[in-house]
Amino acid sequence: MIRRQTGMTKIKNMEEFAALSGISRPTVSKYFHDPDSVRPTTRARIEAALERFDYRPNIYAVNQNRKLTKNIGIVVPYLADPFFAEIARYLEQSCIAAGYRPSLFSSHGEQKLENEILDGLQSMKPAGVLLAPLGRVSDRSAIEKFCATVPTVLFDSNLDGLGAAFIGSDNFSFVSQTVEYMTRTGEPPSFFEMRTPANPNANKRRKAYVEVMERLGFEPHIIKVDGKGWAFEEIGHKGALKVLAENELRTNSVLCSNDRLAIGFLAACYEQGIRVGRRDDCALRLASNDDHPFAKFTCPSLTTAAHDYDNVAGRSVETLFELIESGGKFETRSETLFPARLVLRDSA
Amino acid sequence: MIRRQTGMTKIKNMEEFAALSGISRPTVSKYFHDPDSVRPTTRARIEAALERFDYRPNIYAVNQNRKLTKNIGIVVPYLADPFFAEIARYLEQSCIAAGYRPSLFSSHGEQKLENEILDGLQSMKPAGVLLAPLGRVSDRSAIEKFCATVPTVLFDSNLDGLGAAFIGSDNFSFVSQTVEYMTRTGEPPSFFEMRTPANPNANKRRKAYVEVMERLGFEPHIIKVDGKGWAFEEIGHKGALKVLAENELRTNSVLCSNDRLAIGFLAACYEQGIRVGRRDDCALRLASNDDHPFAKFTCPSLTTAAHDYDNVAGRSVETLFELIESGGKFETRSETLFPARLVLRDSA
DNA sequence: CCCAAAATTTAACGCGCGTAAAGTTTTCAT
DNA sequence: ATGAAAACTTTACGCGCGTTAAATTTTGGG
Repeated sequence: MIRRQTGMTKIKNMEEFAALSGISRPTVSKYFHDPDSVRPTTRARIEAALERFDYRPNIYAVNQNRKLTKNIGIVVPYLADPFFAEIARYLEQSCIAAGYRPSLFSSHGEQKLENEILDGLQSMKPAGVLLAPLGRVSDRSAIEKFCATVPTVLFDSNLDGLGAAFIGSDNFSFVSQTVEYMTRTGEPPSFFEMRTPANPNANKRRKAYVEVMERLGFEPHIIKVDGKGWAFEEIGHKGALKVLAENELRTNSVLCSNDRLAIGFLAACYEQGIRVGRRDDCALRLASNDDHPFAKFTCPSLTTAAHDYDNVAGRSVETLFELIESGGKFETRSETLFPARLVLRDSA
Repeated sequence: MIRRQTGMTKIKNMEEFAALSGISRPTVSKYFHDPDSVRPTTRARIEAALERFDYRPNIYAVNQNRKLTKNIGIVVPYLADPFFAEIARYLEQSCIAAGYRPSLFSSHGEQKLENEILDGLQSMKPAGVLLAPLGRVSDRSAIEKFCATVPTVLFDSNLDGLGAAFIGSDNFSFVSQTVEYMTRTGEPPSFFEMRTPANPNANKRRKAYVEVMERLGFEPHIIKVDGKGWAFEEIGHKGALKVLAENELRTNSVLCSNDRLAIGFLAACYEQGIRVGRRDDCALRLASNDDHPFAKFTCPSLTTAAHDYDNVAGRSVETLFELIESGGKFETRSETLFPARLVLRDSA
């Protein structure tokens, strides 16, 4: 329990606090910038005063002069997707641990909002930004301009050449593991995806699917369903109902581009009385990609390829910190991809 | 498409921009404060200059002097819960539409984090804060202190007497509708909940359940499952497995305290081969509360009582704006509750 | 065309803090 | 004890903008 002089002397500024602590203002200023930059005895006196009085530097006055603030922007495309919420959580905490002030933003799937967020971010003079762009929907030139001004690390979705670095998951690793597993233990899967996916990862997954299937000597079979926006479950659900009604499947095996589509697919199967799983009494096997936080609780639980959350998030912040320390520029843009981990559950 | 003088004259401050636009700085300052406060002709000249040059006031310098900023803090207990992500989205957009700058924070279920967020929020001098507190886990005195300094409207979870107002859902309305529906169309439900719920709404729901059951002439039957934290699906899943194994149910009917527990419960039923629904071939009926964004895609889809999202969120921001305009204080603290809407799906 | 009201300009101060320069005190190895 | 390095104090300026007061210009109704 920390004792604080309550009510008494309301400290207005650093001048006052310095006087009360018996240290000159420039030294106090130095202390707040880096507590280790002052002599241990003076540090102790300042911290003693800090316990007696409730003072903290005015962040606006502090940031006014500093060319670069301690702010870090975190932008995700769709926060209502628990996947991004989880990643954002990790990123936030890493930033705080490193002494930065993270600000979280969600583009909510809209280009206009993404642009506005980047716009607002610029006037925050952030030390750096962690950006998971919308992807296909993104305004490439707007992001390019932004990256020219603000040190930016892209994650999750790559936009060729934009940002100082990209950290994400190796989509080929996702799909190759799921396809290989499914073909090894049963029939080769069809690939189930949105016709015009918002996310560039989707395209890479489709290509990987085709490549792996051909390498294994199977004919790829891609099912594209209509729908736009970020209501993937709804799209997957409707699309699956259509696929099931029109009997579009060539085998008893389906690989969804991502877990949220799969959740919709599973709901459709359940409604239609189609039992999904790898057991003998099941009519269909369904696997997917991402390891969505809810994938464990679908019916049946979802066999999927998991992102290496920790490494993607961890490396993203590490890279941003390096970028900041390098003065905001890297000599070459690097792309780091982490492989997936196959998570076997009941659906396939 | 807006033309902008690219690269050319980098405007450093309002002084420079004022000179370039041919208007004096105080007038320009006035314009940025309220575009309607200047003569239409001068407004036009400023806006013409704004299109030619890329200038925006330094937010730190702006906020330094103003006692109150245009910032609004939005704090939710757990952003990885899509329910809060959706509400936060609505709140954010309402704030932006009203000319404020929202900042979103998640306590991630931890008291320490909630306190740190409030701490950081204070130094942001926000015009107001929309706070959905952790509930039982919250540090009441910390929040009390915070509310004394910053105009705060509580939503979702009430803490008696704290904040200038509370806006939430009427838990009695939720439970009475689900219980009445279930008893009317089948056997009276047991109530399934966590032993020590984090959220105060849970307690109100339990009480409402008891009251409604007794009024209808049935004996209440409450099942409490172990587990703490915010991994509700996991807790519901484990708890349900135990309940099913030990045959703790007295009827074929269960009401879950909230949808995330129900999602776990449904997963357990599926694993155990217990068919859930209102059809004759089903062994169990399950209903719940909240209308979680995924409730439509569970297997079977979840019958649940829906929050009046729009009204709760809408009234929350309205109330906050009123509070801000009233100078940060209301004469009396109001509590506004919106009733639920019963959503009939397949699970009950 | 005239005049009062309204809007704008000019000039200047303040906000809270970063930071630099010059002078003073403390520290610590010799 | 001594001297230089390190840390601190004093003084002062600058950051970009809010804001005020007095002087000036513009506006619009009669």
